[in-house]
Amino acid sequence: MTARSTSETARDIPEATVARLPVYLRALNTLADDEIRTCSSEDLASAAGVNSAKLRKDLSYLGSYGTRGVGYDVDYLRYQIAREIGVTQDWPVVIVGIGNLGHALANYSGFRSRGFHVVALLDADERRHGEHVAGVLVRPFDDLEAIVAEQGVAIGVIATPAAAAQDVADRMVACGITSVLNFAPTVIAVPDGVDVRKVDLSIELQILAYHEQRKAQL
Amino acid sequence: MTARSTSETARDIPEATVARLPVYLRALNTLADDEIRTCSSEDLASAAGVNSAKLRKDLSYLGSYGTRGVGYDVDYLRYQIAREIGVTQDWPVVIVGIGNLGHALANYSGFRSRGFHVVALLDADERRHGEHVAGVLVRPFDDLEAIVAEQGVAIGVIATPAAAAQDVADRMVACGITSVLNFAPTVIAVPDGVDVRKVDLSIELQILAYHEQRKAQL
DNA sequence: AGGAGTTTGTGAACGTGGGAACAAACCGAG
DNA sequence: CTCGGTTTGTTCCCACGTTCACAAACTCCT
Ligand SMILES: NC(=O)c1ccc[n+]([C@@H]2O[C@H](COP(=O)([O-])OP(=O)(O)OC[C@H]3O[C@@H](n4cnc5c(N)ncnc54)[C@H](O)[C@@H]3O)[C@@H](O)[C@H]2O)c1
Ligand SMILES: NC(=O)c1ccc[n+]([C@@H]2O[C@H](COP(=O)([O-])OP(=O)(O)OC[C@H]3O[C@@H](n4cnc5c(N)ncnc54)[C@H](O)[C@@H]3O)[C@@H](O)[C@H]2O)c1
Repeated sequence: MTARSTSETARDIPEATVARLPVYLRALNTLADDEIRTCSSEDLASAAGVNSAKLRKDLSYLGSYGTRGVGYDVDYLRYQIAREIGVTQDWPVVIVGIGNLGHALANYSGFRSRGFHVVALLDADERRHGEHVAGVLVRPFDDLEAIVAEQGVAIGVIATPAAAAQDVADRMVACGITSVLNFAPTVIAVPDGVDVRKVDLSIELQILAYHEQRKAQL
Repeated sequence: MTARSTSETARDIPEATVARLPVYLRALNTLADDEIRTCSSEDLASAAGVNSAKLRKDLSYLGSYGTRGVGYDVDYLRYQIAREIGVTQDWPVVIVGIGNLGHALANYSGFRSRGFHVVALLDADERRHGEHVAGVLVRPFDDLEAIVAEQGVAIGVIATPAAAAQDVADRMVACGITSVLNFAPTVIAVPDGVDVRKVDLSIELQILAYHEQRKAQL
């Protein structure tokens, strides 16, 4: 968050920009599938659903990868964004809590195609052990430490009930995981240096409900 | 977005605050379960994982519901937030695309307990029709218009593949849905007056990957 | 009743993000 | 080579969001 060490090429990309880079990458992939080689900031911005000035400013944090009067080379820009995000490599991920949601996540093919692969599915309920989901074995939660150590896992996904989420997060952090994606509807506390992102269906619906109510009041 | 009509009590709550109100509500529910009657902004803020000054400012947009020197009455504040968000009433919701994710969503009990209930599950694949998920029948996508009209549905959830998402959204909007929650990894375009929120697992993971990569560079 | 202690509600300072607008840079035609 | 047309990269400014800090308001004890 603060002082950059000796500042090699270490650019500091705003958080809001980081959150949009994956959207640009996806839009570029779609363009590439349609065999489009070059695009203007206007083209890409409308494909990504943002303002073109914002798009250009976002890209300018990565470097100067466009050509004035021409636009951006789709493949080249695609690679640059992928490299900046860090998805030119493949990240191993563990999923904990293989219930309704955990099954859906394990079956999700979009994982692998976007730079991630599931190395383990863990659950505390022994009745679930031994099952295979999308070709991956469901194993005891207590195998966590061994798997993380062996496979060098840095990213963990929590899909357990809310009551278990903090305990699961603590165990993850203790064995070296430094990024957590939490689907349980609860706030989890982690030490500095660990990133947590949450996905909360109910919150999204409640935000929609708020605006819906406002619309109805007119 | 602009001029408030005649401004009765029409407060204008900042978007960032709206997004946090559901988190406060959840924290208050947890406190109420523990039979805590009163809490300070500090207590509630730490339960919600935010700064206490931010919490107080957020709550001040709703009105002045605390007592100086004392704090907030848990039940009273809970009701006020629920009313402001609009979850004192029950919102009917349709889910389109009953595959892996759609099944998980349909089975999700957190829906009903938070002010929403699933009135219909729709899928274009006729092999899925007739199945019951969590007690609700899976019906043809073409039933959308009839269901929305009959039940007065305002909120739709899209859990189809990306390729179908825009078409589904168009159909939803055409028959009167004005709030959409989109799980498909694609940008969907809607007319003014319709709200869209997206939930995108891959984007969340890519944001984590970015920060993970930065950590590794030190 | 008064004073000490507590906690809210908010004004003001600060930081981050968004968008218009434009100079700089490039292409292609003549 | 020059000129007109195009599109990027960036500057400047405004709006929004966050945090500090403190007066106002309340409770409780003496
Ligand atoms: N199903 C959905 O669509 C949905 C949507 C939004 C949020 N969520 C949230 O996601 C989480 C999972 O939802 P679900 O519907 O899959 O629930 P579920 O009950 O079907 O699955 C939870 C799984 O976690 C396992 N588990 C429990 N405690 C554990 C522990 N300490 N360690 C390891 N595993 C443990 C259980 O054995 C079970 O298999 C919940 O917090 C839920 O609120 C679910
Ligand atoms: N599974 C996950 O955990 C996960 C995670 C993140 C995002 N997603 C996204 O959510 C969406 C659904 O994922 P999934 O794994 O459930 O896929 P899925 O293929 O299992 O299910 C998709 C369902 O949508 C139906 N469908 C297709 N076209 C339709 C149309 N025009 N109208 C109505 N229904 C239609 C299909 O018949 C199928 O039942 C995808 O866009 C996926 O990228 C899934």
